[in-house]
Amino acid sequence: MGSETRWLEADELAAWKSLSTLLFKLPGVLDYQLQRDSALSHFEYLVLAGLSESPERSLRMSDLAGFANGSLSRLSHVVKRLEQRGFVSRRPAEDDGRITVATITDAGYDVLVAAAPGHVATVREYVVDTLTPAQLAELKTIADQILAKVDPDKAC
Amino acid sequence: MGSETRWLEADELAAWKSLSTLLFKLPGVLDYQLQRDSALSHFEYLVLAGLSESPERSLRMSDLAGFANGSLSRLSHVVKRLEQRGFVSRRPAEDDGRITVATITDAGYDVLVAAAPGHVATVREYVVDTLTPAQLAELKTIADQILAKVDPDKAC
DNA sequence: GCGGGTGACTTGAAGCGTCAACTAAGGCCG
DNA sequence: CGGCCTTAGTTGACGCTTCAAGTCACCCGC
Repeated sequence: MGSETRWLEADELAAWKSLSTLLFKLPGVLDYQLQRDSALSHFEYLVLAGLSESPERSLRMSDLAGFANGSLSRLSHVVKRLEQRGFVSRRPAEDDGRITVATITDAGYDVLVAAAPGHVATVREYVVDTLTPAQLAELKTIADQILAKVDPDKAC
Repeated sequence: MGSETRWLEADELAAWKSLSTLLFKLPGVLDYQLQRDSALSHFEYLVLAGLSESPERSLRMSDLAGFANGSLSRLSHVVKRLEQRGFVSRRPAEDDGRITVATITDAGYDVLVAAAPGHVATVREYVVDTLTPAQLAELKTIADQILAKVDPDKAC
C-alpha cells in the first residue's frame, strides 16, 4: 500500500522500547500492590475514587466509565461485583429511567480510605518521586500530546 | 503504619493522571490496529518479532518471555496457540531436555513481515512522530528511570 | 547410581475484559 | 397517541491472563 515504510531509527526504537516496556510493567506493579494490600484492582480503585469525589458520592454509569477510562460494559460488570461485595449501590435515576446512578456505600468508602495511602505511596515510589519536577511536567506534556492523537475528541 | 501520607500536589496529580490515562489507552490502540489488520495481539507480534530477530530464528522460552515482557506461563499459552496456527514450532533442546526452543516458521515470518509496516506506522503516528526528537529522548530517560525502580535487576 | 532438590516449562481452573446481542426508557413526528 | 429511532445500560459467551499445581529433566551428594 502506498509509500515505503519508514522504519524506526535506532534512537527512536530505543525510546519506543522503553515506553513499551513501561506500558507492560507499570500497570502490573500498581495492580499488584492494590490487590495485595486492599483486594482491589486498579480499575476498581478508580471507580470507588471517582464516586467518593462526586457530589452525593454518586455518579451515573456513563460518567463513571469516562472517569475511570473504561468501557460501559466493563464498568457494568465491575460495579455489579462491587455491589455484591457491598461497596457500591445502584438505582435508576428518578427523572430518567434509562440512567443508572451508582453510589459508594459507607463500607466502600472505608475500603477506599484504607487503600488510598498505600496506593499514593506506590505512585510516589515508582513515578512521582523518581522524577524531578521538571521531568514530571515534561512527562505530562508528552502524555497529553500522545493522548490528543489517541482520542482527539476528549482532548482539553 | 508510620508516617502521615504525603498526598499528591495538584501538578503531581495532573501529571500522574495523564500518564495513567496513557497507560490505559495506548495499549488498546496498538492492539486494535494489529488485531484488525493482521489478526495478532501486540504480545503475539512481539513474540514473532523476537524470534525473527534471533539466530536460527529461534529462542528458548525463558528468553523469549523476557524479550516480550511476559510471564513464562503466558508465553507458553500464546506459543501453543501460535503453534496451532502454524506460525511457530517447538522442540526440546538437544543438550538439555528441560529447555524448549521455539522457532518461527516461514508462514509465521510472512505474517510478521506483512504486519510490521502497519505496526510501525501506528507507533510513528501515535508516538514517535507526535513528539520532537528532544521529547522522545527525554521520554526514554524518564521511562528508564521508572523502570529501574520497577525492576531493579533488569536495569542496564 | 539413587534420592532429594532445583530448573524449565506446561497445564487447568478461575477471573476479568471485550464484543455482540438484548432490554427498556425517552424523544420525536406525523 | 402510536410507531420508530436513539440513548443507557445489562447480559452472556468467548478468549486471554494469572495463579497454583503438576511434570519431567538435570544435578548433587552420599
